[in-house]
Amino acid sequence: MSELNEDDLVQVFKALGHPTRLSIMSWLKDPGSFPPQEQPAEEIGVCLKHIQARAGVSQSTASQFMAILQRAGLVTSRRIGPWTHYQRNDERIRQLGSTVANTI
Amino acid sequence: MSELNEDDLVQVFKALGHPTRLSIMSWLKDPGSFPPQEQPAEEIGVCLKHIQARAGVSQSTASQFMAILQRAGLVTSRRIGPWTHYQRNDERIRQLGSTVANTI
DNA sequence: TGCTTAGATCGGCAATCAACGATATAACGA
DNA sequence: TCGTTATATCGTTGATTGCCGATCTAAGCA
Repeated sequence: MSELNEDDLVQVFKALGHPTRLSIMSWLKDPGSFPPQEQPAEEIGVCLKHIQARAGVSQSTASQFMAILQRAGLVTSRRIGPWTHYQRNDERIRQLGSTVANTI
Repeated sequence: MSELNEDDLVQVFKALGHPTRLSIMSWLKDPGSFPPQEQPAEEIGVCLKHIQARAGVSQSTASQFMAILQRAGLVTSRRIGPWTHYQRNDERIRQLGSTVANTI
């Protein structure tokens, strides 16, 4: 299995080194726990509005949080109509786990 | 195996979200690669001076880096005479790996 | 073509972090 | 006791991050 290089790792750790962003990653494990939305969250991800509401931050802060997680490769985004849906990147998280276990 | 709670995780990720501190964790996997010292590095850890020299930072910065890693539980320290020796906390790092894989 | 809604980006301010030199403490040897 | 060496802590400055409101862009609908 491929692993993350040092620069990528630092970026990932910075992204996760924030309590709200870390919580968001957990929340996204259960997309069904968010309020209903036009598109099925289980399949295409959770829209920003719902993440913002649960995090209790402003719209701009929520958007920036998700951009940081995305740049770190921890989530993917899919835009459908006016909504941007976010989903965990489980493959990347598995890589992170194995990198931590083997390389750190 | 016991896992880390969210607050501990955030502290660990903050500690590792810095390129030099992340490198130090790798360096400590091979204590024998450091210059010789009075006490055997393989057994009791690497003294701060050697870590400072390899990192290329000031003495105070090196000391603070190691304090941050230690507060995060990633290294342990042992003082013998005038030297403080630092060692990886492999048990903690294993916990981190499994927490990332199972919980994040 | 306007409204309205979702989201991204910009600009700014406060808080935190990074890094250093200076100083303090602790151990040891002359 | 007095240097000397290793390390920790303090105080400061510049850089980065966190977070917001305001603004911009894109989509969808009247």
